[in-house]
Amino acid sequence: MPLRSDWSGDRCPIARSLDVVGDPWALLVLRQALQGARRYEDFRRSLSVADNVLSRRLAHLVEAGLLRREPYRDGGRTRQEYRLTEAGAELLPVLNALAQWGERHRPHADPAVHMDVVHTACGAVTAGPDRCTACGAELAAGDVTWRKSWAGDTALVGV
Amino acid sequence: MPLRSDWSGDRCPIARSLDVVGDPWALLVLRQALQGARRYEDFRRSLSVADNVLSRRLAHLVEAGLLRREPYRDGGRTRQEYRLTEAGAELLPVLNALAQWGERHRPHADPAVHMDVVHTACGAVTAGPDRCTACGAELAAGDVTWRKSWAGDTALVGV
DNA sequence: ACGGCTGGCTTCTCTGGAGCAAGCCAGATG
DNA sequence: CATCTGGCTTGCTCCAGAGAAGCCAGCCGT
Repeated sequence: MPLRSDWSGDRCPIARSLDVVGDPWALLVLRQALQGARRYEDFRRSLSVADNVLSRRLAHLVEAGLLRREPYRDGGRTRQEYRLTEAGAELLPVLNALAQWGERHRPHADPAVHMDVVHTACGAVTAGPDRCTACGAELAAGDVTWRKSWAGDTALVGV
Repeated sequence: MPLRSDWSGDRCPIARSLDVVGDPWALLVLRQALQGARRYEDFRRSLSVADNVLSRRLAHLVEAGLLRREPYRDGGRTRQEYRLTEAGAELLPVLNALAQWGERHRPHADPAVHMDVVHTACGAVTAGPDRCTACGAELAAGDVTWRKSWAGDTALVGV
């Protein structure tokens, strides 16, 4: 009797996806990874997440193939950083769709607070999660900027 | 010290969305609602979900405005059914994106098991979550059919 | 050389939701 | 009158999240 259901073998692809990313922390970690977070501390600080939760989440996402561990040199030591895999980066449409839905249906208390999905090449705000509604180009992680009214724009990083 | 973080006031719209739907059961309930489930028993049977979990989820989704309770006559009794609101139906791009990602990155053990997102009007399989990649039409819930290799197609219902 | 700092974790306690099973209530049905 | 059915609620156990503390390795200032 597991704590949580296992949908990894479900016939519905939505259920199989949710088995991996049907958890707020998983998607928030991926959101940060798309915005350039790589190191444990990057994630911890930007997400205010408890350490045990973060290390478990990272391990799960690595095991699921959405992130990959890469060693890097920190002075005399070898540490690990977490980079998006292609599978991880291709969750961008899911995150964009959530962002666009949230902007529309869960507005912030302060009406000046917004985040737009911008197609970097043409500079237009797009309402489509995977394709620019202005110029029609397909949107991969490297082509998108999240424009935030409360902070600098963030150009997303691909694999 | 809540059990789970509260992102309802977060500046990032992704976090605000996840505050409502960042939970596998919430999205699975909405998936069933799009496929026509309305009554408690519909959800319970199709999701194999525990009763306490289902009743709490339904109550949360009603409170969040993604579902709405409507009375209906069942013989001599008045019962409640759960219908999608516009906000709930507009999560379709999120579910489509998850379905398309799952088809690509979490294939079923049996390679014959697939689910495609079909634009009902033109009959084409679309790779876009919110817009038909074949004819370019925007996809609302009433325009989409989920074609399942293991069962009949399901035409989704709008509000 | 020694104490403190930093990054990346692991371990501890506490609490409440998930999974499961059982119970409950009202109307229909036999 | 008894059973069935739909729509829940209640009780149990167990584990994941929240939060705080601890730990280890290397650099850093004195």
